[in-house]
Amino acid sequence: MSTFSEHVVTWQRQHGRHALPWQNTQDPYRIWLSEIMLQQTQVATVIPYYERFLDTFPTVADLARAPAEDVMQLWAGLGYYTRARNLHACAQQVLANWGGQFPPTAADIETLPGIGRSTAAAIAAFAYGERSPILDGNVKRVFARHFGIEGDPSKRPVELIMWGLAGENLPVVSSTTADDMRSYTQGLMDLGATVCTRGAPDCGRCPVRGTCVALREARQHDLPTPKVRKKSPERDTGMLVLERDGCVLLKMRPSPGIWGGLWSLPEFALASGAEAAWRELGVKAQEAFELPVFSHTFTHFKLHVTPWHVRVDEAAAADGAAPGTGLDKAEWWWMPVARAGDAALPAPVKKLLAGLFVDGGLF
DNA sequence: GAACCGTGGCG
DNA sequence: TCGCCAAGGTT
Repeated sequence: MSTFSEHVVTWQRQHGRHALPWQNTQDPYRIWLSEIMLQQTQVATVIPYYERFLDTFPTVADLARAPAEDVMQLWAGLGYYTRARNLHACAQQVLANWGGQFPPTAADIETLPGIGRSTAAAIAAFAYGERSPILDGNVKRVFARHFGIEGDPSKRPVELIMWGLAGENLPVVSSTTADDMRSYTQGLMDLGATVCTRGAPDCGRCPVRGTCVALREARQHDLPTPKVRKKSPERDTGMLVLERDGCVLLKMRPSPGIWGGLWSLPEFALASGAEAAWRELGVKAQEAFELPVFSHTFTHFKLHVTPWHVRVDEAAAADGAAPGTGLDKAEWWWMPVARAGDAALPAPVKKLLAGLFVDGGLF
């Protein structure tokens, strides 16, 4: 009679994923980078970001010494920008406090910024073969079904039960190798990602179907218990696309906050109007167009944006009242339109500018 | 404990 | 179009 973990380990070696860019390495830096990028983010989305990141910052020291702006630029579009700031801070701590080597245990890894219990365990398992349990979205779904756990897994009591299961079902101490821990940890993730999926679990291919409560009771589609969602609020805002001499005015977003650390378009309250907004910036408009409203859905609210495209009067700029001259260099940037593709901009803003300046054309 | 933090893919 | 949510962590 094989245990849960033995089935998972054997299955992973035969049927799991083995060719992802962050596999087949035991370099903690590469593993850590992948784990941070993969937080709440799907594999296919991460891959190109991961490759670009490693090309630019091959080692943790390269990342630690890089300007924050470069890190944000490479992260732009991936979302959850606190991850990027923590990533940078973490690299600097590894250099300053750990001699450039990642800490040797999950407990020590967890003291670093942006790394919680599950991510620390995953890094320690993949890099060192440490026997430490993970509990991510995939594992919660597998456990909820296999052990028949009721209740929203994001709620504390249910999560505690699952952490208990995660610890109890690790490969046994006496006969577990470092490589068993790598295969087991990867196997849990692979199981959730490729077999025990949310919509269409493929129970016929599951290595632990023989002991699965949900399968036995035909409750695969009732577990895990879905979380009750409040309907998200909606907000409206205006954005200015101020264009002067092939450049667009951007403002640094405060962090923490939505899009913190990214460059975005200046916003204004729709109630006060667009004209008041550009006047406040010391700008005289030559032409101004209201553009179609576009919407962007975040996890917890929906944003409706009314953009205004404003061409700034060059004459006004020449007579000493140049727009933007009184603006703080750290917070404001006249960005050449051609750089919109590369700069650290939120995805919807990048999309708006791309549509506005097709082929670098102005208006 | 609950709110907050992005984006893209999917049915 | 719309709701759901994916290798979670921080405040």
